[in-house]
Amino acid sequence: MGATKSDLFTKQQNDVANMAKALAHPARIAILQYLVKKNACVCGDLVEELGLAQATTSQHLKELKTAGLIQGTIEGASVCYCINPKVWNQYREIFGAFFKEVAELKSCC
Amino acid sequence: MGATKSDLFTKQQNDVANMAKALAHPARIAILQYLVKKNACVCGDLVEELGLAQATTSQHLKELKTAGLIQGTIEGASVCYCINPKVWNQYREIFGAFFKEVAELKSCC
DNA sequence: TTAGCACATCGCAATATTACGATTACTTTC
DNA sequence: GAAAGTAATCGTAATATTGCGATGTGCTAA
Repeated sequence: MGATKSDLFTKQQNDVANMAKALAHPARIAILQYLVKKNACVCGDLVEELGLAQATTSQHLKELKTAGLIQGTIEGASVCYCINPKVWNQYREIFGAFFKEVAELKSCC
Repeated sequence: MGATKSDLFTKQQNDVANMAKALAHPARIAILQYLVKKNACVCGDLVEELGLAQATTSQHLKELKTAGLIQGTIEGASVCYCINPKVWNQYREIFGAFFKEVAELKSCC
């Protein structure tokens, strides 16, 4: 027990849930917002930006990289990160499709 | 250690992360999709729909209720659930705003 | 009243996540 | 080369989540 029973659900449902999981931490939201705001490669100053320990920040960056939302390239001694626009837009589309308009229910609850 | 350090982040960042957390399980995605598809009050048949134990299903429903995404009203012996359109549309707007268009980066990574 | 159903809650076990110090790997600078 | 830097990874502790059986609560039906 304790582990999510992924096999009970469709691939699409697991995909959406995993995408949401990538966003389900304020540090990762903060990283993404920072990268979007800069709209450029950002090298090195993410640890100071967040206020978390270096190891923790690195872990969150790894999760965002695994999710595909960001990409990092080694630039000399440090690493530069930026949004992966392709995956970013996929997220936008998929969440947009999920949250399509819902009609008001009249005679209900 | 182990607890999320919410105080390091803005209210908005914590809000988005908490909204994502509400969606970060395939069972909850499945529940929401089912309710959206029916677009009506659904009484009682959610346990069979999911395939999880009754206690587990109830727990997921509770989380969605806490997030405000669904509402349940007691209808005799059973409980009827439906989407809360107001909160649903708030989610749509907030995720939509978060995933606003990102310009392609030319000379980058 | 009693039996049965629907659902919530409790208590627990298994697993996942979060956080950080310590270490490692690599690069730059001296 | 050695020293200092940047960032990834390891190991571990604290906390959170997931799942389910058991139990409790309230309604319905006989």
